[in-house]
Amino acid sequence: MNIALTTSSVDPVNLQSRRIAHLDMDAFYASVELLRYPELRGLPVVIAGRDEHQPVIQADGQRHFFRLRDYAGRGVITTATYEARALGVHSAMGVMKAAKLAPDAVLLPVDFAAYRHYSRLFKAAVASIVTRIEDSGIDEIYLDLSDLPDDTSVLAIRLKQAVKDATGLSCSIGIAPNKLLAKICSDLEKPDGLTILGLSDIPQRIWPLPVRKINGIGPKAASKLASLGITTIAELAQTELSVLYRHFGRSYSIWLYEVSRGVDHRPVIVDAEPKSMSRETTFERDLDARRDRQELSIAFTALCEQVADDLRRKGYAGRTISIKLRFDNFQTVTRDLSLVVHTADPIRIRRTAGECLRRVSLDKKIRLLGVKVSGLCAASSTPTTETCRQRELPLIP
DNA sequence: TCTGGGGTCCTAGGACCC
DNA sequence: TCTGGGGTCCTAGGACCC
Repeated sequence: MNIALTTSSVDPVNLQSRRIAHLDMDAFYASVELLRYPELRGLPVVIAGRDEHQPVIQADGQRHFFRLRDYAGRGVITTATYEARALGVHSAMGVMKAAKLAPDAVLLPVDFAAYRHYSRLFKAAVASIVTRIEDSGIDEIYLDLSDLPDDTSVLAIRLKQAVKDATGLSCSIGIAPNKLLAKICSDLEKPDGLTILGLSDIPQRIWPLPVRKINGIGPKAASKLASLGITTIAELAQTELSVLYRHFGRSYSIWLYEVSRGVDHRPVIVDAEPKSMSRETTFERDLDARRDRQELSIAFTALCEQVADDLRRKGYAGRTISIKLRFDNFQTVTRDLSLVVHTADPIRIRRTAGECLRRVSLDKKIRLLGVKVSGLCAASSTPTTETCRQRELPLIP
């Protein structure tokens, strides 16, 4: 285990401040696959695509794995083991590009059911120790440890062990006075890392990092900052707010100014409700609205049925129906329509989505089609619009 | 043979109401 | 016959995250 205690004090997290942990599973999908196929340990392995490329048992009883070079078609890398990352392969990279970098890397299809299973296991293990947990995707959570009496590093080691015992998987934990810093921290000593730091560690540990390490600074903002000569968090922290105002919106400027100084007051949200549910699909080949009308229509209806099914299984209904199209030139358009009453009915969703679709001119070939339902409320006791509106009233601080 | 799928949040203009 | 401002909802698009 890599443990980095970056201050000399016994417990670096100040008593008056919060104590927030970010727990992140290491190369989660790939690690779950390695539990299943331990013979792949130490090899470059990537997870990409669906059903095809399932390992096959050969006549001699040996298991045959597909290689990245066997892949043909659209798709991106979902996860790569650290060995594959060493070859330059990263998640979100096009599979074809990855195949050029690491043609011999083992290719495995995505198995979300398995990952969700292990996700539930590790979250349950953590929940047996800490109650204030915020879900932040399938493989990471935030924890509010402020009210616990335990020593920070003792607690962290206990959490890591509980996750390991429940799943056989390792995770990395960052603990800091807020979510922003905890998130940066959990990434510093990956894999199997533990990093604890306080506000006084910011200049030494945080400022040298590239701005891109800040959760919320993406490729666009980073390149804009780079054009201003700002590449590290230190350089961002040294930039006058008035300079940021000239290049970014008001609220984003203030946010940049604060995060560069390690300021983040967001609470750990324990009971978040979903805001939307959606399904989308990228076609194997770009479809023509006229010539492939039948195929498009079938896919469109299937997406509506899937969203409706998701809503019903999880007990929600929504009143804003949206569609999304991506054309062959990657241009993306959306249309939406709000209903008076909430619905989870596939027919109604299909009809409304169809009305949205009529507002799009379909002169280019279609690459992607998606359907989304938002403005959700709990479907229990078939609520009226009025009861849902009440639920949506803003919280008074 | 570039570029998945499921999300959240923000911005911004116009409608509409008070 | 001009001049508002605040607030909310609707719609479209975009950045960003895992």
